[in-house]
Amino acid sequence: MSRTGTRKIVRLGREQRVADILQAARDVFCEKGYEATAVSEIAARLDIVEGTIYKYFESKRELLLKVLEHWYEELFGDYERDLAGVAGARQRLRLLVWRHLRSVHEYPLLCRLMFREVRAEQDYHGSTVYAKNRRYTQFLVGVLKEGVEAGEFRADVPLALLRDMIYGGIEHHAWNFICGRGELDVDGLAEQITLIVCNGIAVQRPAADLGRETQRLSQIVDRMERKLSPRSKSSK
Amino acid sequence: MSRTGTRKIVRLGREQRVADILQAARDVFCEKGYEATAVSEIAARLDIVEGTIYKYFESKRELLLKVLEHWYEELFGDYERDLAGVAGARQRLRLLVWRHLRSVHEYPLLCRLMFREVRAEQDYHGSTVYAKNRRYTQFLVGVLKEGVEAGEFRADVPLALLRDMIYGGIEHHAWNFICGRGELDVDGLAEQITLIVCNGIAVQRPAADLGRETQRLSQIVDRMERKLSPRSKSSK
DNA sequence: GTATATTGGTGAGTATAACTCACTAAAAAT
DNA sequence: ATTTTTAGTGAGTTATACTCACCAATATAC
Repeated sequence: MSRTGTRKIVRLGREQRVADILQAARDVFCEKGYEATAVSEIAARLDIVEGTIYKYFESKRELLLKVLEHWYEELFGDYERDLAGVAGARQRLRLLVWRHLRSVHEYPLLCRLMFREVRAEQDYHGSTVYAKNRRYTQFLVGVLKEGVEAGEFRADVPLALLRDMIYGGIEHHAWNFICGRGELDVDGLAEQITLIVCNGIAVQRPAADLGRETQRLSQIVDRMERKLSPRSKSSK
Repeated sequence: MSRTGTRKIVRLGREQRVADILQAARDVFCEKGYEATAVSEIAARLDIVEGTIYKYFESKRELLLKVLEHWYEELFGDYERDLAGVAGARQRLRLLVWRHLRSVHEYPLLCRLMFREVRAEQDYHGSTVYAKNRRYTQFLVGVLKEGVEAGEFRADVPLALLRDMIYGGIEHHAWNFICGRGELDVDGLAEQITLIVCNGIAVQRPAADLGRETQRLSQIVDRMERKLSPRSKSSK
């Protein structure tokens, strides 16, 4: 409450001030959402004036993008390390799905900003956040590609579409949780998504056809058996 | 250009005026996006004043929601009719995916409004557009359910997740097109999505094994049959 | 045909928030 | 001690969603 009366003006170095603004902005953006955030409130939390923020950031929007950039940097840390410990395309796929879900579970508010405010705007395409996000999703495409090369996955699947179905599906499914309604079953979902993606939902038709063939064979065998041993009345 | 000098004031009935405003709003929202649209511009196109719009709509946002509501009404028309002509869960699924993609292809700007401005906001949940959207996606869930009951689809798949992967996937994949970059291959995508959803991406190991075993059985039976009835040359 | 009620439409406001800029003062360089 | 650099200020400007007291065209009552 140092806004009353004469305030002590604190002068910080550029780096420190920028870091402080980013942190305060992240807090307020998460609490109120982008639109509902007033730049003046970010300033108030740091006990500075609105104009100071515009000394370091061109616009409210640039500030948002920088906040998200910093967050992405945090996320990348141990992706490669985690992946290195898991073998088999299917298991590696599940790990990535699981990690993504876990990030959503841990940072729903930042995800909301990313999905809602950043990714949907014109200026996203070509931004630094865009580049970082591509790098992030490339992990998944890489794993899928490995799977194809190893013969675990079909080669005729368009990987970009698959990527979109996974990330888009998670986003859609998690939206309620992100908006503060309901829970998010990270483990269960990771399992189910992996299952759907790998095995599909169709009852195995070829197997069913094989079933018919087996039936045909059984009937023939039965007929043959009856001919060979007319005394027995064996039937199914 | 009737904004200069003395204007002829045109008085319309409530219904007509509301319809006109909705149409003009739809145009401007599509052209400029929601944020960038000034209510005064919508008014200008109808040669009326801003306040008139607020006589019929409480806020800019309500206007947006009403615009989208009307659009949804247009879309519903022949969904049931189209579906009635197609049999088999898989084909019906593909039809719905295809129809959805076609809507995106035809109305990218309205989709953009729906995805970006409407669905992501707090007030969406519980709105009329929300209800209409649920009704829309229920077609898909219904088809999936039919497929499960008919034994075409596995029964252990969470349908809501599947629905989200399909709609979320399409949305993600179409986003570039929606933003005016690149094309959208409606037919190809419908085919591929149906394929992934139904068959997954894993190479069918179990089926292959059964196939080999059945083949072995077939050969034995054929050999035995030839021994029993040496005159006939029946074989597959 | 005139008076009255109803309602479509106006335009001058208000409020808020992003962004600007001329300026001040603290620190650093000379 | 003087000059230069730069962190920070606060009073603007602008844009736009939204309000409201009032006006006027049409329908209704007499």
